[in-house]
Amino acid sequence: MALGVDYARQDCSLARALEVVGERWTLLILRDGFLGVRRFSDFEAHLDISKAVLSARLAALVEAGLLARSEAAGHREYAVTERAHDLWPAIFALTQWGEGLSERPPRRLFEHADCGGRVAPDGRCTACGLVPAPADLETRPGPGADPTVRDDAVSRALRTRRRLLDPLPLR
Amino acid sequence: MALGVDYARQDCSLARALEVVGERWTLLILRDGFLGVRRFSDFEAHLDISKAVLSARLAALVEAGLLARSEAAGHREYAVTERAHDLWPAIFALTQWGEGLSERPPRRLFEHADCGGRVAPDGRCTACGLVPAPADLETRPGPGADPTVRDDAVSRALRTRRRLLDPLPLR
DNA sequence: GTTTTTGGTTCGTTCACCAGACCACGTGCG
DNA sequence: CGCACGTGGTCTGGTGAACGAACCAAAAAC
Repeated sequence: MALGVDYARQDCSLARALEVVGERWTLLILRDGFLGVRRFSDFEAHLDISKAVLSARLAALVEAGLLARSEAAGHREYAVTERAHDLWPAIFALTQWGEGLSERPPRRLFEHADCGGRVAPDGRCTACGLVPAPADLETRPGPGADPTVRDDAVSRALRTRRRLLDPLPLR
Repeated sequence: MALGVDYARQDCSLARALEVVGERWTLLILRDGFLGVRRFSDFEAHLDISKAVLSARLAALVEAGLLARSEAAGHREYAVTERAHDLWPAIFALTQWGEGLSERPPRRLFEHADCGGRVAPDGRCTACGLVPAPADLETRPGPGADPTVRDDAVSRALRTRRRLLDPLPLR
């Protein structure tokens, strides 16, 4: 969070974590990365984020080792790294808490690919009891999703069932 | 996060969550609440946060139903609500991820009060396998804690073993 | 060889955060 | 009673970050 002034003086791991992922947009960018977004223009279209800020955040996340940049044919790609996988439980927990904020049914469901069980808010598969890694999860829109609010290519691609971390089939 | 412009246009629970707890300082204030901090001046001393921002954050958290304000003898108190308890897994997950950012051993340990087992990064008690609620946790400084960085009353009180949510014995 | 796509940078404005000054209210104390 | 002090703020001016819009360079497409 801009590590403004005082976070550094906290002897606290939460403050350390927030120095890395606490800035505006950072967690949303990483979540999109888990959902399979890879390209600058796709992050931009899906998040409605200013290019300048997106550029800065991507650079910071690469610097922090949470995204890996690669040059593909004609463009760059940013993929979440192995190291970022450890952050998934925190992102998932926060997302599930966000689901609870409204009365609506869940906007997005996560299921354990191996056994098909739904993943509970604590990250555990309700069918087999395990806590699946992000690569073992599939996601699809839940009954509370509202397909009318957004109509970018990423949002459309996410209306089908997708395996986490798999690049989205865009263009 | 100031719900600046575009978070509202996201059909996404993570964005909803960040609208409530994504602003700078908010999660640190809530964590302090779980640790037993209750009074304006104690939050202020422990976090080195500007009074204006602390005032705004406390009001927003009361508004969101995550803190409850009460008038005690000669002062006000802010206690984390039942509703905020649901946020503990997310705070804990982020904290544990922050621990992993450095090579040092953990700065703070969490133990299951009922059975004495250590709580793993996924929130589960390593002894009994349950996921204890915050009220069933005890915390104490870990081997990686650095008692020299801060010397306010809250930091001193947190050097002993404490039950979460219990008000800190200050003054 | 011109246009389009991609991934940016630059610019001026707006807005949040900052430290520090100030303040209203209640309590304690001489 | 009168005044300092503790508590929990608000107000102000300055600074830095985020914003939208415009511009741009390299590479690919046509």
